Amino acid sequence: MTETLNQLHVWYQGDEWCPITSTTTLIGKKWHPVIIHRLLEYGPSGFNELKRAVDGISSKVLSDSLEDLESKQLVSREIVNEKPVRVEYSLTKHGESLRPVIVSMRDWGTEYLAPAETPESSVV
Amino acid sequence: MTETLNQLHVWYQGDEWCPITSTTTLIGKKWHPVIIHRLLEYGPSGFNELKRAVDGISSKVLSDSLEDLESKQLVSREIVNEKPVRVEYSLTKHGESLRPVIVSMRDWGTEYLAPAETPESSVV
DNA sequence: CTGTATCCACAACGATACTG
DNA sequence: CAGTATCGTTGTGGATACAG
Repeated sequence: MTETLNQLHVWYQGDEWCPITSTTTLIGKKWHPVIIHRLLEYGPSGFNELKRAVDGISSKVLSDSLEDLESKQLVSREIVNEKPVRVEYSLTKHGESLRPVIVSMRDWGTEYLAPAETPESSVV
Repeated sequence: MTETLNQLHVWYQGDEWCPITSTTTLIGKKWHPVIIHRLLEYGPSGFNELKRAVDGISSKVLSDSLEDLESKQLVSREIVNEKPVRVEYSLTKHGESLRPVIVSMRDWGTEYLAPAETPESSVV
């Protein structure tokens, strides 16, 4: 069996464990998929770098989201000692493993939800 | 280009359109993926059938969710004239097209989030 | 059987301002 | 640069009761 996320497999529907509910509990918050996608495509990024990339998110919500993702072991946070201080966010191995999920979401959106004019569509 | 969902491709991040945000806006509510998965795997179902299958959901929330999915053209609702009255919910073509997304969520959950004991895990 | 009507609780999101 | 502190608004879900 593959290794599972530590202590994070506790989501049930009623009595029974459900893989889909488990997944949405982890990445079902508004900005999570977009943040993960950015980290998948561009690699480790700093806070403001992410904030610029994830268009429209506020500092607070980005901070909250990253904290949540870190607590779920999908993202890791490393403080780089430069000046000024840099903090680098990157995907953990488990975070990386989400690639098929995020990609399928992106592809479906691209195929079925694209605006008619199709301008410079940005996938963050 | 593939046909897109009518008037439903309006989700942007800030200025720019984002496929992932668009997708999560459609299926990002708590029970949506589970409901869609059930319809994908078992085909058209009645209200109480769904309620039993989606363990833990209340009548109100199921009703709300189905209404939302219908408004987004992912689920269709048909009244079957029997007695007592039956209502049948099924996926539209667009709803069906979500299969890769839902399946990837299920598979990821199964691989990385399964309980250690792995009892009778139900994917609805 | 298939819902609706209320009403409540709380989580999530967001704007703004401020800090080391 | 990388956040935190506040505070308010809205969204989402859930419990319970009732109805055609």
